[in-house]
This record gives sequence, structure tokens and C-alpha cells, in this order.
Amino acid sequence: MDKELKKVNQNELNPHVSVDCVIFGFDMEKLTVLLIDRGRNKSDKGIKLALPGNLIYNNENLDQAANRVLDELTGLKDIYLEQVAAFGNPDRISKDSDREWLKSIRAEPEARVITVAYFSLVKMPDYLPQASSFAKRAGWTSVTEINELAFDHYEILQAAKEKLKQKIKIQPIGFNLLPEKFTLSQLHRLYESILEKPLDKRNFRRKIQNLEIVTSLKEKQRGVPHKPSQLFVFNEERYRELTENGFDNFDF
Amino acid sequence: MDKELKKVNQNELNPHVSVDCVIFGFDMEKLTVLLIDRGRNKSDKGIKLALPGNLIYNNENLDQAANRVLDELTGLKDIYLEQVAAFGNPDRISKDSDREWLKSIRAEPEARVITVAYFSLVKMPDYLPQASSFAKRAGWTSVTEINELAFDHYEILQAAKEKLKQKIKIQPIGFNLLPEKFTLSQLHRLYESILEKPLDKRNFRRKIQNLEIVTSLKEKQRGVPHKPSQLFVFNEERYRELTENGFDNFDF
DNA sequence: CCAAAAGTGTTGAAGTTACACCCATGC
DNA sequence: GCATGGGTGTAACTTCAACACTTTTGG
Repeated sequence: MDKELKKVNQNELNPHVSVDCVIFGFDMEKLTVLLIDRGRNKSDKGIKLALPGNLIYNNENLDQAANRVLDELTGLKDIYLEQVAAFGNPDRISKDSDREWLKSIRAEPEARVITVAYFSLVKMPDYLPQASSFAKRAGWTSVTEINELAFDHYEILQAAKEKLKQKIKIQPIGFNLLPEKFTLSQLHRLYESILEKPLDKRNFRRKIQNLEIVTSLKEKQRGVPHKPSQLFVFNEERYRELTENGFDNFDF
Repeated sequence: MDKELKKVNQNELNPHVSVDCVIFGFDMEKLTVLLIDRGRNKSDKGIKLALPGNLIYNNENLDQAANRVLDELTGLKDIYLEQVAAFGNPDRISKDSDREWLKSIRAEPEARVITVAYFSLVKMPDYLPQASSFAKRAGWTSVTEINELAFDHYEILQAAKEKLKQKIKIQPIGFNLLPEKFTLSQLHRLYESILEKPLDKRNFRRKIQNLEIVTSLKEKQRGVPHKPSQLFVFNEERYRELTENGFDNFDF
């Protein structure tokens, strides 16, 4: 192929590689994930929900692509974003409804695509999902309610959940899912949602407080029909202090 | 593009995606990794050593490709093989010597390639490296001696080392690096090599033996100029027992 | 008998688990 | 005053870290 053409193609879409983002949120009850709805196709069949993702450009690296796609589809910039894994089964685009949909949005709908999955944690209220070009709608879905997704996205979601479980045992990334001010019960519920197992309330609180990675405010909840709970903020400085000294065990 | 052509291309090389394998060994002293030597190029400059890796075929998935490449380059089949991450900086093929070399072996040497890295642990003596088509030589190099590699392979190696460190804290995969029969000192040295830090001898032995994942043989070392040490084998059954009960902490 | 690596126990500190009742608020 | 979730302490147990000397062999 001509080299000049190649140069021109540097900032064109690469039809062989995509990124998909698994963006987790927390609604104070359970873990959620951001999905797009591709809308009904001609046959009115097939799975409509998918992870937000798209092809990469030739002049950007994978992390940049993930950030760009995330920005384009959700408006979020500069957030914690980490690679999960690459997925590339030749049959990942084997469902008829997926193929049909791709034909409507891609220049090379039959091309084999390798996708690199990323995951991210965001504060749900900071972002009101807005459907982008090819998404008919975008919104949060409770992860426990999901049992199928487009392409191999269900598999990707499972891998991301697993990664999140591992990661939260090593880094206190869960705070990204909570508002600035939160209660220990909310944090507790968050950890239980992610780890999918019950954690002893007292032991959990003690552990968090011994680590000193939360700072208690002089403020309490208001308007709740029970004893109002203490509000806390994440102590980022203390966390940096801990990790600089080689601490990496937030095991539960 | 014509669909018939696409079909024909199913079992052709995909010029956009490769796999690279980081194959670790242990020479009873230190951790080693299998590298290939691409030989001198015209200018007699540039880095010669690289990780074994190659383009994938369109009709195989990534894991299969990694296994095939590993098999082709090393003769090893059906071994523990796990994805590290995808690497795809647009400038990963920016060194002149790398570009020059690619021209000599690839149909589309200028194409942007995303690579998916895998790592694996093998018993060094079970495999005598044999150089494949485009490798002039293949052999084991101590990981501590490596400070540059072709493409972004140095970066990939670091990521694989990190993955190995994490992994060995969760699963006793180190046994893949040792011969059938080994001593606790060998295992001890192996863990120190991987984790890159000293471990207390007595505590290490106690931990391993309390887990009961090694079985002592009635056999001892012979011909060593010091007290001969007890030989052990890995107890796979016990390991399965432990993991089935949800045990996943081989922390050191 | 010397060099070299194998092998072995104890103690104090820290962390983990399990567990049940009173408290403050809104309605 | 009642329903709701918030908040608290202790004791038994397990795990972890630190540490030094004796043993067996080959040469």
C-alpha cells in the first residue's frame, strides 16, 4: 500500500481494534453499570444493550482511545481508568442482530475486531448519561439484573467485575463511586456489593477507621427517619502516605 | 471488500494484531526469560533481542494464537498461559532497527500493530530453545540482566513481572518453574527471585509446610558438599482442595 | 576439620473473627 | 411509641515477624 496514503490514514479509525468501557456506578443500594441501548433493529429481535465502546483511531494509544470513547459517550474526563483485558474471539460478532447493527454503523462491518476492555468507577450523580450518535439511550443498570449483552460484552462485564473485586482488595478505589461526603454504612454496602458477600459491620468499620483513610466531618445526615449517621470524606493524603510506605492490603 | 475474499482470508495472518509471550524459567539461582535473537541487521546496529511473538491468524482466538506461537517458537504445548495486557502505542514500532527488521519478515511492515502479551512459566530443562524461522537464536536470559529489548518488549516484560508477582501471591504457580522433585531452599530462592525481596527462611518453610501443598519424599539430595536436603513434590490434590474451599491467599 | 547449606522453635505483637444491645431520629 | 438504621466493645484465636544455633555432608 502507498506510504502517503498510510500517513493520511493516521488519524482515521482503525477498523480492527476497538475499546469497550465498563463504567461502574453505585446507587447507594447496589452496583450499576453504564449501558447503551442500540435501539430496535429491523427484525425487532436481538439484544439491544451493550457496553459503550468504539473503534480506535490510528494515531492514539489504547488508553487514550478508552478515555476519548468514555468522554464522547459520557462526557467524563480524566477519571480512573484501567485495562481489564483484550478480547478477540473470532466469533465475538456472531449474533445476527450484532452483525446487522454493525452494518448500519461501520465501514467494514465484517472485519474481525479485537477489543480491549477498560473499567472505571464514577460517581453516578456527577453524570447524567446522554446517548451519543449510535446509542438510542444510555443509562445505568444494576449489574445483578444483567444476564445478556451484545457481542461478548457479558463476558467482558464478568471479567471487569472480577478485576474490580481484586482491585478493591488492594486499593481503596471504591471511594470513586461515592459522593464527596458519605457514611460508613454506604461504604459498607458498597464493599458488600462489589465483593458479593456480607461483611461484619463492626469489623468493617473498625478496619476502615484504623486505616485512617476516612476523616469524620462535624456534620451528620439530616432528615432521615432514624439515628442520623456521621458523614466522612476520603483522606487522600493519608492514602498516599500508606501506599508510599508499601502498604497495599485493603483485604476484607 | 468482497465477501468471498474475506472468507478466504479467514485463515490468513491478521496484520494488525500480534501476541507476544513472556516465558519465565528458573535456573535455580534466578528468574530467566526466553528471548529470541533477530540477528544483525544491515547497519549492524539496533537491539537484537526480543520476546517471541508473531501475528495472529484470523480464525484463531487470542489464547489459541498465544499457544500456537509458543508452540511454534518453543515446542511447548498445553502449558499455563495467561494474558498480561494489550499494548498498542502507535509508536511501539518507532525504532529504526525494528522497522527495518519488520520489512524483512512482514507483508505489511508499516501497519499499526496492537499486541496482546501473555506470560507463562516453564521448567527450563524440559525445553531446549530452538530458533524458529525468523529468530537467529533463542535462549534464556536472566531477567535482571535485561535493560533493553526490541519494540516495547521491555515494557511488556516489566508488566509480566508485575503480573507474576501478584499472581504468585494468590496461586502457587511457582511450581511450574521447578523440576518434579525440589528442595524447600530452591522454592525459597524462587519466591525471593520473583518477589525481588528476601523472605525469612524459617517463616517461609513453616508457611509452605502448614499449607501442606508440598509432600516430602523419602529421598534426599545426593553428592552435595553440605547437608543433603529433603526432596519434595507439589501436592496438586491438596491445592485443589484448598482452592475449592475458597482459599486464595499465598501471601508472602 | 573446614566450608557450605540444611534444618529447627519460641515469643511478643498484630490482626481477625464472632457476636448483641442501646441510640437518635421522623412519623 | 414504634420502626429504622446507626453505632459501639470484648475475648478467643490465628497469624506474623524477628531471631541464632546445630547438623550433615564432601572434600
